[in-house]
Amino acid sequence: METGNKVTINDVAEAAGVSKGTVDRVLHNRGEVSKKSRERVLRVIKELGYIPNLQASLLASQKRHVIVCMFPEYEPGEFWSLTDKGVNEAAAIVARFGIVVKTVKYDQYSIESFRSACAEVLAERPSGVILAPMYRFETVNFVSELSRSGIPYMFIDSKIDDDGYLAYFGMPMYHSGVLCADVLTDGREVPEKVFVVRIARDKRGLSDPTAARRSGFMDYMAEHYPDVEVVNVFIDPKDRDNIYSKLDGTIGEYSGRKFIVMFNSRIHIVADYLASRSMTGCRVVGFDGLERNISALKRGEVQVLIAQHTDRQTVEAINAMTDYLLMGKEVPRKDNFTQMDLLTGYNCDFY
Amino acid sequence: METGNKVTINDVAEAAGVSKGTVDRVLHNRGEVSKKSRERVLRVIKELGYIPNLQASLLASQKRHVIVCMFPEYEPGEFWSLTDKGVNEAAAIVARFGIVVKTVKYDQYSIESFRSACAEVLAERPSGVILAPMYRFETVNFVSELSRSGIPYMFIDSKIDDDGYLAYFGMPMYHSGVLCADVLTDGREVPEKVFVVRIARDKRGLSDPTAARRSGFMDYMAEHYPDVEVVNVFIDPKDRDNIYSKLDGTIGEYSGRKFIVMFNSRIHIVADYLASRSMTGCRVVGFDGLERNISALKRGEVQVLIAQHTDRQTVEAINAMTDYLLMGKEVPRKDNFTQMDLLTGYNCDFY
DNA sequence: TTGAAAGCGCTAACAT
DNA sequence: ATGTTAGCGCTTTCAA
Repeated sequence: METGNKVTINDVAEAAGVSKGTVDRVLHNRGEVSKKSRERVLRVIKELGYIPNLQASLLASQKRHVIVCMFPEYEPGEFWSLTDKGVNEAAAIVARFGIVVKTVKYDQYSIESFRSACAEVLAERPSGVILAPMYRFETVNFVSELSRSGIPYMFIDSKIDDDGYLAYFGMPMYHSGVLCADVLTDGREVPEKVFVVRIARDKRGLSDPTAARRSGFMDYMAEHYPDVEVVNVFIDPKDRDNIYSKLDGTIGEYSGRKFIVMFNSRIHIVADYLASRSMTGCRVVGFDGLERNISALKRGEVQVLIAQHTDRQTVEAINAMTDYLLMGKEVPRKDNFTQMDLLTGYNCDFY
Repeated sequence: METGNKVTINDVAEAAGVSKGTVDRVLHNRGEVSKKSRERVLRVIKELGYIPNLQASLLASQKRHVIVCMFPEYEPGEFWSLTDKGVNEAAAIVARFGIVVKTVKYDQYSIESFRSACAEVLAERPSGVILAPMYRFETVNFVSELSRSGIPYMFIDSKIDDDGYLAYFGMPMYHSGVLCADVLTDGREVPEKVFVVRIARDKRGLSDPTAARRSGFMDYMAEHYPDVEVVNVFIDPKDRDNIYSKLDGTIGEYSGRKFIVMFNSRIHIVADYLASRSMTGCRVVGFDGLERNISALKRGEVQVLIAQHTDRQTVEAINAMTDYLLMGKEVPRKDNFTQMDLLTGYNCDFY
């Protein structure tokens, strides 16, 4: 512990021959300052290496910033619970700066729900918004509304075609597909066919967030294994009986070594199926470190998971937003691609 | 932005019928308070849900904490540069709380250097110390000196047998060896022999930080591949010519498919060797995401790197120390094992 | 054992 | 356009 002797606003004011009121004005460029004083103050600030004291500033201004995070609601153990975890962690950190983090959730399968969530966020008049976009058109409307109100926003998980966002934090989707294909195949015997299990979605304006990932996968396969057949198997996650009969009719009937991937976070469905049919020796690769996926990994029903630290993404987004709000720090990079972690039965315990 | 109306020390003082001076005294239990007032104040604090304002507290007390980080000096691109990177990142964050982070480096191959570094740290009278321990005996002396002075300390990277540390942040060494063996072998043709390239160290009191890792590796091999021969190859990293002739005489002479691992961060040495001899088709697994290792990964001379986010470790340690210093928050977990990341040519760009 | 009062560095309303 | 001043919530003397 030492008592630092930092340069204060008073020192600057004195050296520049003005009052601290004036210094404060140029600091936050809220006008009402002659060009002459302005320049003098700026010069002195640089000379003295003045750095504003955040504590004092926060204390005096009594500003209470609210950051709103918007993402889908979830059942325990589902993907979005990880995001929520990150929000809570970050909220605890930035609370030290008097920043309140609020959460608004929506039903990702209901456009009405998304709309009303947007309205709710707007009504809150937050200092900043962090959102996982879903409905392209609605999202465009929403963020342009935010822009109009001067509210900065960031995308997490995926992003839409838009340019006004402060930052994006998420996985590089295309590359994750490439990685998936490589992990599935590289250095092993060449498969005869690989199964891609997909969710049968209705197409009502829902952009499929895994489309780019699928492209990466297909491109890799086309380049490295042009002769391997890629078989799509569509399932409806809500109808378990149907799933199993569907899988029985495809994967189950195939007698060779089974190579299976899924591009969303639900590879545990496949794992459960394989276990129920006592099928072993398959090579199964999936995405995201959900508890159920990790369990499958440990039981050996899944060989590799490609995961991202969803919670860290959120933490970084909220931290970046805080820096922006409190110190006007621009975000260093606009697009922040998070790393892709390879989980196996041997390192998943430490994930 | 909203103007929050939080409970302040004044509210507490008023409700308890004492002055805020008294409230402050019980808050920091610095005595001089009658049992009666003390209890009353405590009760009111609970009732009102009073939470001290960190900003105001920091501002008023003008305390300047210094955290000292102690780890080996390094050449550009070496392992410890990652640690340093984390230190700088964390320093920027905690600077917002008026905390100064200083660095003291030592020559990891010189016990005298380590000793004088310890002395230097002590002389600084820091609020907290974060260190990468090297010489067991010296470290024990050092930390007991710290304890005596009431200075909390944390270990990073590795730890010694001691109980007084506040926290440890590092890789689970034994498990990393197990993982290494699994990545090297699993699902592939069974090798005839595997080469373990090791640094020939002189034994002068230096504890080999990779010993536990080697144990994990050997245990896995013994269990899964009892018939595979593990060949140790000792090299001296300073004598490049010697290295190559040594490798020529062992790995070079072997005509089967070459399986090679190294337990420290210098797998790039092996990569360079293989490239210089145009040996391809090997399976090479190493540790740590140094630039030179990553390059080798991209060039295909190394197949997998097992890495840890060394920089994140440091950030977490410094954050934890900050919480402890500023808010008296105990560290949630004493031993914090960081995740082990598997890097391949396809995901290392995002690491 | 306690209360009163003077700041900490900065903001913002109010004068000038 | 600029200076003055009263706080923000808390710590820390100094008296009482």
